[in-house]
This record gives sequence, structure tokens and C-alpha cells, in this order.
Amino acid sequence: MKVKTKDRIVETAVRLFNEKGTKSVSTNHIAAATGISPGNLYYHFRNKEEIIRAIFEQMTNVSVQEYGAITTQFEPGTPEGVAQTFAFIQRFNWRYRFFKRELTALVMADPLLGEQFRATNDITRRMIRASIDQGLATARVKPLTEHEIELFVDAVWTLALFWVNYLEVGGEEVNDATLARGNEVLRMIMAPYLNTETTATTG
Amino acid sequence: MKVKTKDRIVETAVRLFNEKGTKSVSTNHIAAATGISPGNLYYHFRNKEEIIRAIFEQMTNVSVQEYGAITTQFEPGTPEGVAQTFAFIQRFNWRYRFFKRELTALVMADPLLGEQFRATNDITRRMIRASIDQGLATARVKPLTEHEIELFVDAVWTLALFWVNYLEVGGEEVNDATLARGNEVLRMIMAPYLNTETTATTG
Amino acid sequence: MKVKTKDRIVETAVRLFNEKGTKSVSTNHIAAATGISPGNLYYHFRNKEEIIRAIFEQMTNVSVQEYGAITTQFEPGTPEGVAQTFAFIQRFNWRYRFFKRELTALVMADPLLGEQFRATNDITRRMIRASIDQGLATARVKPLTEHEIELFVDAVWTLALFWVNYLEVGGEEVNDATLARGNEVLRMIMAPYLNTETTATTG
Amino acid sequence: MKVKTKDRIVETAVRLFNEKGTKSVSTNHIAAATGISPGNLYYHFRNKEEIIRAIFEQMTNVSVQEYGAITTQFEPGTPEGVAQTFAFIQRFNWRYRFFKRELTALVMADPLLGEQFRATNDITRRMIRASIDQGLATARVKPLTEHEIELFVDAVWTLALFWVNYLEVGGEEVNDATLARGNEVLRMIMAPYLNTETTATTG
DNA sequence: CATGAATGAGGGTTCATTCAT
DNA sequence: GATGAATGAACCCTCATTCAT
Repeated sequence: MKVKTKDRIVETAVRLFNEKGTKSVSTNHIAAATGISPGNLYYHFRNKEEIIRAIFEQMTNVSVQEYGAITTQFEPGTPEGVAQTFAFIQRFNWRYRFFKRELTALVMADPLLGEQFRATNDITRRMIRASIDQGLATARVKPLTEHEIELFVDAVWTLALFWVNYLEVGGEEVNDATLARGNEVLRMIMAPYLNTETTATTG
Repeated sequence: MKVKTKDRIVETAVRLFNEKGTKSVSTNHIAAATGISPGNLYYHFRNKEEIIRAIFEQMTNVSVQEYGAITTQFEPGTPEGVAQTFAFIQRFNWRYRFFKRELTALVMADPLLGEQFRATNDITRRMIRASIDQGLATARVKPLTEHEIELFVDAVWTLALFWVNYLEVGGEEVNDATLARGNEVLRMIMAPYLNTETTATTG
Repeated sequence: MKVKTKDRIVETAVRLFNEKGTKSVSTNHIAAATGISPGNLYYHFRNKEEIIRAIFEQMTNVSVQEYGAITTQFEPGTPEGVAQTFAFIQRFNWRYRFFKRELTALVMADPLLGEQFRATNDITRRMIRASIDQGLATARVKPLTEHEIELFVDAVWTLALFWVNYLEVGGEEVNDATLARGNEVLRMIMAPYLNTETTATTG
Repeated sequence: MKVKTKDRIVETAVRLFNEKGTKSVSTNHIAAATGISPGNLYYHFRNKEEIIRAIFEQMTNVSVQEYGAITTQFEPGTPEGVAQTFAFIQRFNWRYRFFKRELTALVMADPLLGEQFRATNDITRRMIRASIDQGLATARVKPLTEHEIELFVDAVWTLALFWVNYLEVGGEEVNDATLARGNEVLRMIMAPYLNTETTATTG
């Protein structure tokens, strides 16, 4: 079956947005790069914001699917599970890097997108929280107060969300090596709070 | 002495950029909000990019000055020094929040600015590194390998750079309480690597 | 028997044109509101102008039919006949109000429509003239010179044509009461030229 | 002193609107016909609506000035005064004919303009009313009930407002002769309600 | 130093219309 | 009869920038 025009538009938009940023990419650019007329683009999307929202929906689908795949292979909360998840998040953030780069601006400009993002963000936080709780239950994680757990989630999630940005603004190339380093940083943060013999390396 | 027009332009630009983002704020808006004519704005700055570069220079000056003030009052590497520095960085990131929000885009659009930023960024990394080295020398910090030190710098710097962004994208208000939480997160990351009796609170 | 698609298009177009004006209503809007595809609309009508022409034809049919019905019930030229006719014209002008509102523009944009309208308009004028002539013949109307008759037709026809517009531009609601007032105005104009005992009220 | 660009835009807009209607005349057309760039047009007016509002303001000024000039020369309420006023209104309606043609649509599309127009319209109605009251006081006009006065105002004002439209939709040329005929119609309506020797001719 | 009118390319978007299915 | 994706010209409007005064 032929690839739908709507999907081609989304795909092209992601590519161009990653290359030049949403503000520098006009709908006419997207149309031209997709090989369609401006009118046709507006047949499929009411406006530019809707394209971005469609991208975000795609992101949500991708992350649900891929994260699901990871959790069936690796037990969440184990070092291997954490490493795989972190690696996935980085790949994801790189694939849609314009989104994280411009996140605040996008969310400020489109409240609807803001709501959607916050909802997804909350879910993710809760998943991290659940992983930690499981670690506590199985004694893989050393005992922590409620407040400490919250701080821990913040630490982990900040790192996961912004590692790619961190590399970019520092002028470092984003590649397997630098992404793997992010995972090492994560392990270094977590290590002191884990019980003994969990020191397998990944990457 | 009267405030120079050039400075008023920069000040106004920062405010408007923070409110609406650089792309949504036109040079005519800035001129109008400053209370001058568009022509006059272009007498003081050759183009929009130059205004942003001027802002960045101001940022550099401010950070050198204020960080200098902190280091004369608090010994770097001590918990209090770290807390004060972190707090300053957060205030700073909030004051120029548009800059961090759009960092990648700005840097991509203006290579000159990119170089300047990377230079400053490197200096900051080296300062963090120096703090840790001093901690190792005074045994406040537990022994670490070279590689671990690097990872440690990454962890600390990622958090310091993106804590405000993290709050913003999570829909949390940026205020004293949430900024203080960032410091707590930082302390939690650092604590296991410090020697004993370091439990001073900040706020 | 099912209502024909062509008729449903016309009906929908009249409604939308009345609501938003012909220029603000696109053929795609009409198609969507009719519940059909744009392609299908263009199967039934070659272009937008043809839809408007079809509406005008409907208007002609409606007015012939309804005016015919009135003349069988009420003798033309009698006060009751005049009142009924005036009331009908007002209902008609309201039903197709977009048409009178935009008349000049429509006629200027589509010469064909212009010709059709002028033809109909002439017929109507001649009908009014005939009524007056009959009134003169039956002595219901006081003697008038040829020139006076012409002026009389102008007065009556201006009022009949534009009463709804007059209400609209004055910000008055168009309803039974305001339309009835139009008839009173008409009676006031005519009264001095009629012979005595004709003072029955209508409404 | 050179004619201001802003005034030239208004002047050009009136001409083009009269020729083709507001919807068919784009801001780019106006700019081109004025001999300026699109950007410059938008330097002087924020949008198309504002141009139309500026035209309306000009109309208000013109009518105040010219009507004032008439009332200093001719006593209001006298046949000559009425004739002069009617003639002025017709010249005025012809000069800004697009406005009356599209009045309802314009007012529907721009509520601000609607308010302004209604305000002006009310003032005019009150002026007509005052003329009649004066006629009653000086016994130039035969006694009338309050209700009759209201109807009289409606009759006169409908005719004055829409005579030009009436000519246009009837396919008649608008010129001195046809405008003079409008005055004759007006006289014919008024005559029966006036006392004796009023037979001055105009046009 | 400063004004403000002016430019013109380009942005997002709409729309009448076509055509393969 | 009907669908709906597709076209491309045009529309309203914004903006960085220039320049005569």
C-alpha cells in the first residue's frame, strides 16, 4: 500500500524541523519538500500547529510501542532495563530533537499541545516512580523517604529528558558514544542508592 | 547619569524575548516598547542578531560579576558554596530564560553566537571541574577516577543548566520553592560522594 | 420522493449566504453543509455563479407562484391586496435577504444574472403600474398625470424593495411588527391619493 | 503641502471599492493603485477593516461639513432646504456608493463599524424629525399624530437612503436627471402633508 | 542621535475548481 | 451520481531592514 500523503507530510516536517527549527520552516517549505502543493497540505492539516500536534501524537504512539517492547524483554528496574530504557529515550529525543529543543516555546504557543505534553510527561514520571517503588520492594534499591524518592525521580528524569540537549549545546556530536555516556552518568547517580552486586555494564 | 538608549534596547529585548520568544518579537516591537523609532534601533544595532549577541555579552558580564561575588563570600566546593552557586545559576537562567529555551535554535542560526556560547560553556565546565578537584584535594570529596570526575561534572552541569527548563516543561511554576528543590536534587546526587558531616541546609 | 441533491445544495446555499454573505461562503462550505463532496457539488453546478443563478430562478418561481396565489384571493389595487402583496414582498426579501444585500455586487460580477434580474424587476414595476391603472379606472385612486403615476411607482417600489434593508441597517430586528410598520408607511404614502372610505387596517 | 499617503490610500480605496466592491479589491490592489508597497499600506492601516473605517470617518466629516453649509444657506424644513438636502444626500450616496451597496455586509463583518454607523444614522433620523417638528410649529406641515410623524420619518429616510441603490438595481444611470427624479418622488410623498403654496422646483 | 515612512519578500491560509476512481 | 485528494493563484498581513530628513 502507498504511503499516505498525511504521513509523508508529518515525516517531512519532522526532518525539516530538526534541521532548521519550527519557526524557520514554513508550511510552503514543508509542502515543497513533500512534493505537494500548499493547498494540499492544508487539505490534510488545518494549520501548522496541527502538524506539530500530529507529530506529537506520533511520538506518543512510538514511545508506547517501543517502551512496551523493552518491558517485555527486560524487567523494569533492573540495571539492564534501566539502561535499555535510557537508551531508548535518547534515541527518541534525537529522532524528534526539534521537539525537546523548542519544547517551552511550542507549549507556550499552543496550550492544547501543552496539555497533551503534560499528560504524557506525568505518565512517564509515574512510570519512573513505579520502577523505583518496585526496586524498593525487591530490596534492589536501598530504603528512601518519600521526599527522597521524589528528588530521585527529578534527578533521573531531568537527565533523561535533557541529555541530548546537553550534548547539543555543548557542541558535542550526538552518537552512540555520547549517548552511552549519558547512561553512565545515570548509573553514577543511581549507584550509591542501589544494593551491592548490581554493576553490570551496558552500552 | 541617564540610562543609555542601547542598554534600554537590550533590557526591553530581554523582557520581550522572555515573554514571547525571539521569533515572535520583531525589531519594530522592541523599538516601540523601548519608546524609540525603528530607525534609531538600527542606529545602535546593525540587525536583530546583534541585539541577541549584545544580550549574551551582558549575560557573560553578569555571570562573571555575580559569580565573583559569591566566591569571595563562600569557599567554592563547600556545600554552602555549591548551594549559592546553584541558586545563582537558577536565578540567572530564569532571568534570561528565553536564551536557554531557544539555545539550540539561536546557536544554529548564528554561528558566531555559537562559538561565544561554547567558549563560555567550557569555562563553566572547567570551573566545576576545579571545584571538584579542590574537594578531592581537601578530602571533602571521596576519591574518584578521572572518568568518574568527568561523569560527575556532566551530572551536575546538566542539572544546573536545565533545572529551570525542567520545571517549565513540567508545568511547574518557577519560584523560590521549586528552585530550592533543584538544589536538593543536586545535594542528593552529590551526597554519596562527599565525606561525612556535610549536611548544611540552604534556601 | 427524496429531495434532489441539487435542491438541497440550493437550499443550503441560501441559508449560508444569508448568514455570512456570498464571498465568505466557499463552495466547499456549501458542500460540507449539504453533506456531500466538493466534487459532487461541481457535478450539479459548473461553478459558484451557477448556484447563485439557480437561487435566482428559484426566487422567480416562488414569487410567480405566491403572487399568483395572492391575486386569486385578493383583488389587486384594493387596500387588502396591496397589504398582502407588500407583506409577501417583505417575507420574500427576508427569505432571500443576502440577495438584496449584495444585489449590486452580484449583478456587477455576473452580467447574465444582471439581465435576468432587470427583466424580473421590469415585470414587477409593470405589475405595480397595472394596479395603479386599475385603481384609476375604478376611481379608487384619484386622477394622476402620467408623470405622477411614474413617480408613484418609484415611491412604492423603492419602499417595497428596501424596507428590509432599511430595518437591517438601522439595527432593527426584522419581525412581524417591523414588517407591519413598513406596510403602515406604505399606506401613509398612498392614503392621500386614494378616494375616501378605504381605511381598513391590516397586519 | 503634499497629499499624505494615508489620504491617498483612502481615496484610492473608495474609487476601487466603488468600481469592484470591497470583497473583490485586495489590499495589494489598493497599494498598487496608490503606487505604494503592500508593506507601506499596512504601515498606515492595521488591516482592511481599518481602511473602511477611515472611509466612514471621512464620510462623517464630509456630511457634517456639507450639511452645515446647506443649513446656513437654506432654512431647514422649507421646500428648498429639503430639496438641497436630498440632493446632497444623493451626491453623497453616489460618491460613496460602495458603502450603501454593501452596508449590511460591512456592518455584519465589523461590529465596530456597525456601532459607528448606527450612531450616525440615529443622528440623521433625529435631524429629519427636528425638521418635521419645526414644520409643524410653523404650520408649514399639517397636524400629525406622533405615530404618523414616525412613519413619515421612515418614509423620507428610506427614500433618501436607497434612491441611488434603487436606480442602480433598476439598471438606470445615476445622473443629475435621475437624482432629480428622486427629489420629485420625495416631493410627491410630502406634498399632501404640507400647507398650500409650496411649489418651488429644484434640480 | 533620532525619526518614521517606505520596501518587498515571504508567511500562513483559503478557495474555486479539477479529475481519477 | 458521488468521492475526496489535489492544484495553484491569490489573499491578508508581518517583518527585517533602509534612508531621507
